Amino acid sequence: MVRGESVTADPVRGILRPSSSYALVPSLLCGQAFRFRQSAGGVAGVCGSLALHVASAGRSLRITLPAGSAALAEAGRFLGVADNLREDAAESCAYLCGHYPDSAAAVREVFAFSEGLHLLHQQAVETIIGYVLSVQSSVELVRRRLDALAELFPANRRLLAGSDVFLFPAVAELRSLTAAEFDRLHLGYRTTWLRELIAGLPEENALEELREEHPWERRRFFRTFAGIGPKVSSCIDLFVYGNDDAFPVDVWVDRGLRHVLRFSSREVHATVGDSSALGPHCGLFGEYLFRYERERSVRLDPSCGQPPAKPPRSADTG
DNA sequence: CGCCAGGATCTGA
DNA sequence: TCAGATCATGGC
Repeated sequence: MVRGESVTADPVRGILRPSSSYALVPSLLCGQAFRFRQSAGGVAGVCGSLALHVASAGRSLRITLPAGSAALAEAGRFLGVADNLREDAAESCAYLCGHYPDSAAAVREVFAFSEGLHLLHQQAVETIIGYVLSVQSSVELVRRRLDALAELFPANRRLLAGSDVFLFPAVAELRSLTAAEFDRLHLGYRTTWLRELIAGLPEENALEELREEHPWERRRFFRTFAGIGPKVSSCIDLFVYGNDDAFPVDVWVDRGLRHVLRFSSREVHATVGDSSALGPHCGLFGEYLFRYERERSVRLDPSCGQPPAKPPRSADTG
């Protein structure tokens, strides 16, 4: 919509007031939104057609959008400022402590570690593609892949907080990519997944309509794409459609379930595809567990310690 | 060179 | 149904 001459226009600025305390930096740096990073006293990045810079201002959030951007409300929805995080987290924590009393102390530590960490409401196309490209890849690598994909469309360049960012292309734009461009992305076996996904993905408005479906219907739909298995479909349901009962199990959450809830391999496996044993809002717990386990590994392993052991059976809260 | 990264899929029993 | 092998690529 922005045609060329907006370069001289001013960025859009505003203040958002979250309904409960908002832990800004961790929420955006823990890998929820791949293309966000720390920047100039806050956090900046792109998710889909939304580019924004966020900084804490007391109990409020100071928002900056590129010139010509849509209303501030879109940023508020993305950040989940209206979610009642405190109640949801308390409910999840209480459930888990009640059902796993031997792990209650460890569970409380996980929640305390990420207090104020909201779940983002991410835009569909970039998030779906991001998680398909995340298979057997690091978060940093996924971010670079999404950047490379976005930069194939120079018209989507915007100026944000003094640097260039690229909005993520729409489905219609993605369908114009050539085979040579796909090859140049060096995605390995994920190239086929991406090509077929772009070819078969509904347009943005149809993806929005899936919001009205039951979670299992969405799951059944996305699982029809090659490359979308139980973990990726759970991520889509959690991060795009805001179903905080979805519980993606990756290598970090796998370790976390063993450490914190003392799950066996059998119990971890049973959790994939059926998170009912973890109670309401367990997706929030899952995200906290992901972050907790990942940070814990970094603290334990400054190069002299052992890497996260394959059979992680001993858990010390130290 | 070997192992890991927000797994998914195929295969053989 | 289900553990095990295989799948490309980049980082360290």
